[in-house]
Amino acid sequence: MDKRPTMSDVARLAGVHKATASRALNPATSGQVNPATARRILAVAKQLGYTPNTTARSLRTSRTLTVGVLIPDLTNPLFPPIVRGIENVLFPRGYTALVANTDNDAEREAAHFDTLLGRQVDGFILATGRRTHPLVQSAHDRGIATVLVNRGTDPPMFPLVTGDDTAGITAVVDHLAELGHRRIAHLAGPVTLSTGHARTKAYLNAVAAHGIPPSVVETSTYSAPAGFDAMRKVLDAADPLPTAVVAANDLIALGALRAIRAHGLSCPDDISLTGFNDMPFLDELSPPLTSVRVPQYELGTESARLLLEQMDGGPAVAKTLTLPVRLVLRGSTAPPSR
Amino acid sequence: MDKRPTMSDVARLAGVHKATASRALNPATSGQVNPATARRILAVAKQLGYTPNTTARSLRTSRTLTVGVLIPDLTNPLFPPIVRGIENVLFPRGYTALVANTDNDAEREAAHFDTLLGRQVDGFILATGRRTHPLVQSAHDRGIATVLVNRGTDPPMFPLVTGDDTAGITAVVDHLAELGHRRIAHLAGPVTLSTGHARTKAYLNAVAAHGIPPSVVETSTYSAPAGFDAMRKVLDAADPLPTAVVAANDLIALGALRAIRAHGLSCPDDISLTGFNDMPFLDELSPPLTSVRVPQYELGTESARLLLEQMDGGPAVAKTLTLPVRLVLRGSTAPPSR
DNA sequence: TCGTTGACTGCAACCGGTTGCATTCGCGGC
DNA sequence: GCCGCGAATGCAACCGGTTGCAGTCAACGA
Repeated sequence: MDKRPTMSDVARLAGVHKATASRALNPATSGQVNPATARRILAVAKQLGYTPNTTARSLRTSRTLTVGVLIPDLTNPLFPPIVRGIENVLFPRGYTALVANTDNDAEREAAHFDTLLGRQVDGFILATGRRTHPLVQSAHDRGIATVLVNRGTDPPMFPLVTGDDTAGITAVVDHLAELGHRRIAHLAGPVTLSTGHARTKAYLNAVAAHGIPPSVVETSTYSAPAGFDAMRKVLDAADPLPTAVVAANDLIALGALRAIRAHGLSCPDDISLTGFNDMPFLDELSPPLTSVRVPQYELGTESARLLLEQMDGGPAVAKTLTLPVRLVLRGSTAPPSR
Repeated sequence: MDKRPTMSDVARLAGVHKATASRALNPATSGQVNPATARRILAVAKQLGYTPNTTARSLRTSRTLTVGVLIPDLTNPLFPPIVRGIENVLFPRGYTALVANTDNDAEREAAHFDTLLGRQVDGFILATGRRTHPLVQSAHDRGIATVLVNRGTDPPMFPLVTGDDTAGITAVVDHLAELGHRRIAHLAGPVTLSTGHARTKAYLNAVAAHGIPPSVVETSTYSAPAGFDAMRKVLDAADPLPTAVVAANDLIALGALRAIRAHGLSCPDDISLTGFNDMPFLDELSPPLTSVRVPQYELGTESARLLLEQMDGGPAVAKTLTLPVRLVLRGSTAPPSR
């Protein structure tokens, strides 16, 4: 009601100077004060329901115990697990995550970045996966601890945590080739995004290894409508049609599935289809979608851990941590019928 | 690199006192300074790349321009749209949301609440929908602006924004009754949660209106596994089996669907099934799930607006804002076969 | 006995802004 | 020509902690 008790209040009631109270209340310095005094101060604090004012502390220490997390879009099912992973590692260490959605828009991204800078975040986790060079450069110039998720930068400046896109796509193509497919198309993600680029490259290498001619259609965004459009292009143009389609992610695969049906074809009877990311509930689709499971939660926890290392004073080594992915076979892939 | 320039730096270079710089830089008080002086100060500020230190400002003004958002679990597809709605309203007003996941755990919830209090948030949006009475009471006692989403408290203390659960469930039951169903079971959400309670009550009223005997199995959580277990209970115990099942939300419906199949039955041929919330991709299920669309994004925007009202000094009127829902018919409901 | 040491505590500056009040100054009115 | 007034700016306290330094005091060794 009135106001929250301050440290001075506690000190006064305990009959000590506020400096002593400060030391007693801070576990790192409580060894400096007489145990009996400390006990008394703690008792008063508890009785008053005292909680320290983080703002004041931050002003003096210039550490806010906050980190900025930039992601494209929380409603994309890929990101919530990452965010939870981050939070679950940071919270026990006293950090709070400030999550901002960029919608893959450079302006929004810059606005959020500046806001977060103004809030004196101690570090950044950038999971936007887009050409974040200006931001990354800016973070680097200011010496702000930063970790990247999914996409690195060309002269590497900060640690990167990523799923093994190459291994995932290779496993998918191998699987399809083993089933007997010889015409395998790829619905690529936007090449402006790191994952789009990496997966396309992996696809090209993998089909080449099997002596299969490449066939790539790029989508405008990682979304179902974009997948629908791209798939329609394939269906309209290709002759003969591919017997299998490797989508760059699950949403694109969903859109492709709709297009396949709209074209009077069936999956997997006419065309096998694979996704990427293994987002929730793919099991329940008809047919259940074969996909590549990316350990999203672990991407979050590992990136948070790397960030903590840096904020604890470790150097910003631009190492890359690649987490293994796993091919999840389901009903959307089958041997070619013709 | 070195350090960020402070307001004193700006003032020194502009040849004024930092108080003048402060007034010039703050749009609300810039009228107090000579336009020419102000221009000069702004020029210096821009040249230096000055950005105000939010922490220092907050300490003095005791407003942090942050709000705490408590939700159960970000990976539940219900919440990301709500959070985005909140952010999209708050960000243009300069506010940043601190999102915390409680996992429906009282201890975690309290821990996050205290942390956020320590961070001096200016307000709370509580979307936990659980018995948050202690937190709500605490917020009320301290006079902190608060808005509830989904669940109110018994002596109403704060505004509440909610979807129209009653109308949604009623529409579902009406629809099933119209199709000719006379044995309609309900897989209820946990009664400890407001939505579970409200939807069960709505179900009971609705079936009574149709002269249909009620049949309720409560689930332990709003999850697919819990839905699976509950549905199995229904399948094992009920004789004759229900011809339609109203699940309290989509996840429960998904679990129920698995149980129905595991029992050798088919949906909707043997049993019609409905969900609630209309989470993404229900369209793609087999069969596509009939559900009730809740305007989640709008729940977020409206709650944020109500919170802004309070933080702008408005009274904390405990009004309830009920947003309309819409029944979305899909393939999982059909007339009973027998 | 006295100086030394170490444990404990107090003092006061400091972090970077904001803001009530005082001061200065120019100008118009009487 | 003097007074009063308002605009513009400076001064300094303040927000609530943290921390280097200094002071106090008792125990200990020589």
